[in-house]
Amino acid sequence: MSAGHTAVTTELFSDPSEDCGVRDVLDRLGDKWSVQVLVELSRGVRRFRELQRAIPGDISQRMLTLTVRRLERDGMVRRTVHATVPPQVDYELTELGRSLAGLIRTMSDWSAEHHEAIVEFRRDWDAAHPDAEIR
Amino acid sequence: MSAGHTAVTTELFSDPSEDCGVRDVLDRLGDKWSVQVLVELSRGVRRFRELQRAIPGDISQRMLTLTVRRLERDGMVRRTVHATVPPQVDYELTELGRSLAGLIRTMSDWSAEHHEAIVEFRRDWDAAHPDAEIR
DNA sequence: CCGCATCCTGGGCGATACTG
DNA sequence: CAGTATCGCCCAGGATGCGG
Repeated sequence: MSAGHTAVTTELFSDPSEDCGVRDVLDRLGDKWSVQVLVELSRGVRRFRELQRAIPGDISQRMLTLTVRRLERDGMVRRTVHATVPPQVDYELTELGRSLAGLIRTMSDWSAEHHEAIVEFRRDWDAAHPDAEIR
Repeated sequence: MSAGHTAVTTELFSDPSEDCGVRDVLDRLGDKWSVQVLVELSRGVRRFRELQRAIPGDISQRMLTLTVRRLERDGMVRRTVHATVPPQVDYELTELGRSLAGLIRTMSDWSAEHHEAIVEFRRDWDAAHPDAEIR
């Protein structure tokens, strides 16, 4: 993010069949919990239950496990198991994960700036299309 | 909070219960076709069939309609119906849509820069976890 | 405390057929 | 051409219960 050498892609996607891997990133970021987990971990190291309690919206154990496992597989999160009783597992962002958190921050800023406009557009559209199943 | 950790993070989301509307954006960008539609429209005005043919992956009429309708509702796309026979409908990005395309560009650049690392992490993880159903 | 196994439901998505 | 209508599949994700 900080390095200033990125002049590879002139067009958005030079090859239509090649999406540079944005899909991989969006498939992760697009799911229900990954962003919240990344945001919470950007605040510091967290244990499993800490994560679960900190995340708004009542994430189930199953989904937290899946989410954090996939993030680990993608190299965004490091998982550390302490051989204690009872067991303790710490989660923290990797360098790559912090970089992704930076991207999320960028997206968050964009959203904050345009969210109101979006909501307004939606309201107008819904008013102009009384019965639509678009949701 | 953990001490000794670099405080680069300026609080991603000040209020945990407030996600600034990133969810709205990610719910759209996270679906299967929106990004590709936005990218194609960032190249210029397109008609319905043009869009369908230009997008790789064989998008169905139904999904193209749904995708483009939702983008219109969110104020990203302007839809213009010409009263001709046969009917002709043009789609183009709004100012807001172009702004979003810019964000997608940012995400695309990030992905291009880190995709290889991600793929490598996945390969290593999969190797270290021979039998896992995480995918 | 930290998970995994299992069952179940809702909605995203595709295929197909029909209309103006 | 540019949609609408219907059906059916698949899978993300919730609930629950067990195990180390």
